[in-house]
Amino acid sequence: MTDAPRPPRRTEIRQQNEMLILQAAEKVFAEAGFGGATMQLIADMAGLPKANLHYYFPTKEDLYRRVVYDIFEIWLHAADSMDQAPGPIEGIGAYIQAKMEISRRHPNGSKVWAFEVMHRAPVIQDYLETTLRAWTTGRVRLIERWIAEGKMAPVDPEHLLYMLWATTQHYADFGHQIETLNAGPLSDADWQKATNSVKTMILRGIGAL
Amino acid sequence: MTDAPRPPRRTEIRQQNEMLILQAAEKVFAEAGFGGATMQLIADMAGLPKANLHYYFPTKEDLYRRVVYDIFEIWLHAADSMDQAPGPIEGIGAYIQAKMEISRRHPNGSKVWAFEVMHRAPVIQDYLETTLRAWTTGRVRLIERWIAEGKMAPVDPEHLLYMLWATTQHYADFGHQIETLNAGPLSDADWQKATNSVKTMILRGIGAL
DNA sequence: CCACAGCCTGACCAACCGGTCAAGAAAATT
DNA sequence: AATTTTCTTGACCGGTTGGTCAGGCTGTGG
Repeated sequence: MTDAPRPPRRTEIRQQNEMLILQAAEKVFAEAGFGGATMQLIADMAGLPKANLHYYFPTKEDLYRRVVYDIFEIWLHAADSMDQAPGPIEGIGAYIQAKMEISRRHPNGSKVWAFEVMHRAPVIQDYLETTLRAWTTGRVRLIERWIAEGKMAPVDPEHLLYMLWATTQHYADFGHQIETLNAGPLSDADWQKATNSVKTMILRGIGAL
Repeated sequence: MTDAPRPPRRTEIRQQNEMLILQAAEKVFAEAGFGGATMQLIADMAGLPKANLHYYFPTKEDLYRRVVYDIFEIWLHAADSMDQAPGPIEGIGAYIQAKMEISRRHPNGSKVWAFEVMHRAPVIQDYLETTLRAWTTGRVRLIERWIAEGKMAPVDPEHLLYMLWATTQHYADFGHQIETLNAGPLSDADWQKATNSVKTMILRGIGAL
């Protein structure tokens, strides 16, 4: 039955090296974009010879694709916190919390995503049209239900989602600008303050407080 | 007296060609980033031979720098609408309005700015530390005054500014994602709706409504 | 011990990049 | 009309890029 064209066994070596490469690639792609990134730089950062990269990822585009897909997975999982919440205070509050934590821990991933979308999404256009659209319409219905139940003001659900994405991802994508204005990296307390500010302003903005 | 190193006279030809090049460059830099953009592509889009670009802009970096500076100017002028306002409803409302219009009319400029900041601002770092910081502290004081006068809730002024930037620029930087979810470009009515949504949510979020 | 699949890599290549330059065309100035 | 400045451009160059490949290395199962 398993006569597929030789599925390469997932050896430990393979797994570890792929991870090394993907981590380095995420950083380089985030800092230089697809066109500005070079396989040599990724190789150096991963501590491997360039030819080794092409052994695991045949082309630069294959590598980039994997990085973008991995990020997309993280985005989607963050949405779970929004479901199964009794109302917007818990649901949207938890979603903001989750997305702010992702912005803090995966800033490079967020940047690669931003870069990809600004490029008119050559790699993940189909995902936008299928997975993301389905996700969006689902949450729009959830928000509409909350509105109908009088748990929040009658805001436009789509624009609320855009606002949630924009504000939370801003702390990753424009982290450098924020750090410059802050005269240094954000501390734990700074992140806490940022998260609370976003939560308070948005929850009050939608009339949930 | 005017024995500076030959200030090149602003001929009509020069002015027009520089504009052509800058427009093409803004688009290409926005869509491909600095590293991904090529002088040849910009030249083709401007309808000029590549060597001609180097006549007006000696290096790729010079051209990029000009594009970024021009955008920065637009950003700053948008801030004027915030000053000389009696309170947050007029001031911040007008600022949102102005920034949404910029997002609509200069989406490529916004993307180049985003790209530059994500790159840790190699070109405009000094501007961030001087001009932008000065601008920011000024507006922070303005917001603090409004809070002290009881015209809005005691929100953190810096994070309010980040929210304003994030939400308004999102419609430019992530325009492709929004258009995909919207199943087509935003109409006049769509933009009106978006602007009103952002205004309403933020103004209510800061307790000004 | 062998066999063999997976892993590694220095050397190499065609294509493309930003940038140069010299020679001339077109305008502007006198 | 003469002259000087500005503008235009095809051809070219050194350097870098993504990608290839042959040959060697390594670990594991028999």
